[in-house]
Amino acid sequence: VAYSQSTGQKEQLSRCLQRGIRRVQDLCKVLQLPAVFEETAVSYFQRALQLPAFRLVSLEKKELLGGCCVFVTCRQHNWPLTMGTICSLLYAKQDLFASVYLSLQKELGLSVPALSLADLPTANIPAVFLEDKEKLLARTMAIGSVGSGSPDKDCLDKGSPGQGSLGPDSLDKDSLDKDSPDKGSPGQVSPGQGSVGPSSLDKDSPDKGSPGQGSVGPGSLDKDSSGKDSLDKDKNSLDKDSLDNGSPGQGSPSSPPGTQQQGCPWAGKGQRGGTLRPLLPPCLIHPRKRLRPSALSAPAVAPTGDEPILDSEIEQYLRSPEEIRALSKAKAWL
Amino acid sequence: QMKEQEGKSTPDHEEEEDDEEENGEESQDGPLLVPRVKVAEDGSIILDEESLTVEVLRTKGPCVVEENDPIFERGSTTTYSSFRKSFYTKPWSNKETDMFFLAISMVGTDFSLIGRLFPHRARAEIKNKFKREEKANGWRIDKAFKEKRPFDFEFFAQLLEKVLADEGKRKQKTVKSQKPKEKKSPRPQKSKAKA
Amino acid sequence: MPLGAMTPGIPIFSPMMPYGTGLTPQPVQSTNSLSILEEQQRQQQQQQQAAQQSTNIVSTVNLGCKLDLKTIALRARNAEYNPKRFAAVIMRIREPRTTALIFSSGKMVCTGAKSEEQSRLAARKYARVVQKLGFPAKFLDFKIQNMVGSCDVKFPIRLEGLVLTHQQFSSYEPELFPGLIYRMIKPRIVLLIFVSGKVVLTGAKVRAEIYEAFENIYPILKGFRKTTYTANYTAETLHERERFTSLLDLT
DNA sequence: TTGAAGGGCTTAAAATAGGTGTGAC
DNA sequence: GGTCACACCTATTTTAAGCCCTTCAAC
Repeated sequence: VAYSQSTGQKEQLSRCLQRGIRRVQDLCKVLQLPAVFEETAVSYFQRALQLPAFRLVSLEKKELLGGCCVFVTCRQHNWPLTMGTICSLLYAKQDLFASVYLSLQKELGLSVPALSLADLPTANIPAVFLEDKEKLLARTMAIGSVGSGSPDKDCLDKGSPGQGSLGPDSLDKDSLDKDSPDKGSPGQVSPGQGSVGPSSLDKDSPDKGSPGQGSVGPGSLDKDSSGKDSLDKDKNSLDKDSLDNGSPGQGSPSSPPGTQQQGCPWAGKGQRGGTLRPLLPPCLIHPRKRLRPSALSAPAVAPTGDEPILDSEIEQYLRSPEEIRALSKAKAWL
Repeated sequence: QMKEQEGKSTPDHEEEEDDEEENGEESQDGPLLVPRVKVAEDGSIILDEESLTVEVLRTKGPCVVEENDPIFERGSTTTYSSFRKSFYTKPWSNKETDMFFLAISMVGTDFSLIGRLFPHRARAEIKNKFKREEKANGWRIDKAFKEKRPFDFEFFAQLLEKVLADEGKRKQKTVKSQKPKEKKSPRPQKSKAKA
Repeated sequence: MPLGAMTPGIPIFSPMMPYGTGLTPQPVQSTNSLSILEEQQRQQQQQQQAAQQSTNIVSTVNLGCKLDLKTIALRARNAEYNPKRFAAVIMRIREPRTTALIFSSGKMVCTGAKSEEQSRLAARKYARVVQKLGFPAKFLDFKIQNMVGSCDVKFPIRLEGLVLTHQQFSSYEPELFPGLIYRMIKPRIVLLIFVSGKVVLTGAKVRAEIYEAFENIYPILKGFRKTTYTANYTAETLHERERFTSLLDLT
């Protein structure tokens, strides 16, 4: 698996097509899909390759395209194949697969029904599916989390627990353990699994095991831990000044300078020392939340686009020669 | 196969890095989490999609995928999101935020440069911080930008180090005893902030 | 089923925006029956309430001269340049709050403005900055390349229903994105429609396209208004099925 | 063991453009 | 094996709402 990028457009179309079709067929075999699926998927693939939008993409995407065709076919037959499964089989990145899938829909103008058993009329659904639907709905209702929305909404809107929860692993875990009586009996059929599994699938998708995911954290400050002790004292005092006076008080949430902390440079220190608080001016004790509403959002007058531009305004963005010199030196240091 | 993939928790950090190549599977095992994507044996479903009618007739064949299907076993821990690229960004404390504004007043809006002032922060984090502050406290951004300060790397580094160190201390202290508050622990700088 | 097929009168529009040009007058003759006037007024109010906001504008302009990005980055404190990451200088100004990408070719992209005028003014300011930095910058071929707008129709929407009846234009994949992606053909605008009733419109070259697209979509969205909660499930669904039986052929 | 909080990613659009990887020949 | 041509990455904005991850405080 895994070509890489490059259009491969030069390659004989027939060859590309053949190879792709073969992949589609293989994929169908691996998934043990009904023969009809294979035909449909292959035809989709052929149609897609006709389009310049796909003929010109990288081989990597062409490969996923095959998977998308199979995936689309399954969906249209309400076959419980999940993106997670397909991605695993193709070793595809979720994002890439998704983009190819969305563009396939866009280009072929396909209509791909949501993978939802609950939305199907009962008439044509096999008994097993029906049972599951009941369970599904019951479960959904029971879980109830839904703040707003009909059951219908739950199944469809959140029906497909996205971003990661569809992983193959999560399927059995939740569906079986939690709700299915058939837990543990391999022979039993649980149609619902691959499909929607409303919110319940969300929680514990075992992503933890995925390689390279999290960890490490920013805890790698190791590098420059230089000594500079001597300067310490001085720096400390400087530090106080610059932080307490220079910035609007200890990361105070939000409040424009205009309204408060105007002429009270001691604000920061005062607030810190709890006992001093009573001595602070009212504007600090009861800072107004609302503040000059207009000041923030541009001039009230709509610009015409032709206003004269003052040099002074532009100059605030320029560095003086000294600053330039200092910066150059500093950059050289870094 | 299976490309590699960075295991960093922070956005790419400028240079420095040459990502090890490894991790790959690390699974291979887990017999328990076999993704059996079972499906109904049979039944026919007919969907009429705008002239695109498909009919499926499944006879009771074997399950689509047996639980021992090697294909699935292979990627048992690989999920739809295994490859998502998301990085965890440590929240900015008030002090660190103050440092952020100080940095802006010193260098302007060059996030790459600011990023270098914050050893533990990548450019992307700086940019996101900037955008976030712009929305929440736009005036502070303006104020910082207007109040130019001479660019003194040494000074900034010292200050930041101290700020981060204090934070780390405070955290530990809080965990151990409850009395805390603002306290400079006896030992000035040196420790690397957050363990 | 053309876009406006089931839409009653889609009169007005009223950008509630300062720069709004009351475009698309559109005569308001429409369906049939009684209190047409009343109904229309009501609709107008509703649509007006769903005030649009232009949220972002992207424009380009050619400064007409080659630029030394390194110099610009060094001399302007509102610039950033990392040739390793991106081949342009990223410059920001505070008023109008925008960001520009300045390429060595002299081409510039200005983003973030809320109106066409703001975008132009901002672009002129960037040009001035570049001039002050010593380059013979001009201001050629200014053009709005993309406009984004957003609004709120104030009622929840049944995206599942919408995607079924407008398949040819929609893509709704809750697994990938919570919004329904609607590609309107005329005007050629892409809309992101959310269950909440919030809508994002993008891809416009001129403001009128955003308005037109909204006028087109509004009646459609009303048709998929999600009536509050439960009991409606059955009724609504059945109703929906009846209406679109031909498409589903499942009943 | 939870949930909340804080941050980030995903989707659409559009212009800009150098560097890189890679199939094809 | 070298050249050619080209997809695609990088970057910027902005809105929508859902999901994901980490961390830490209440139970």
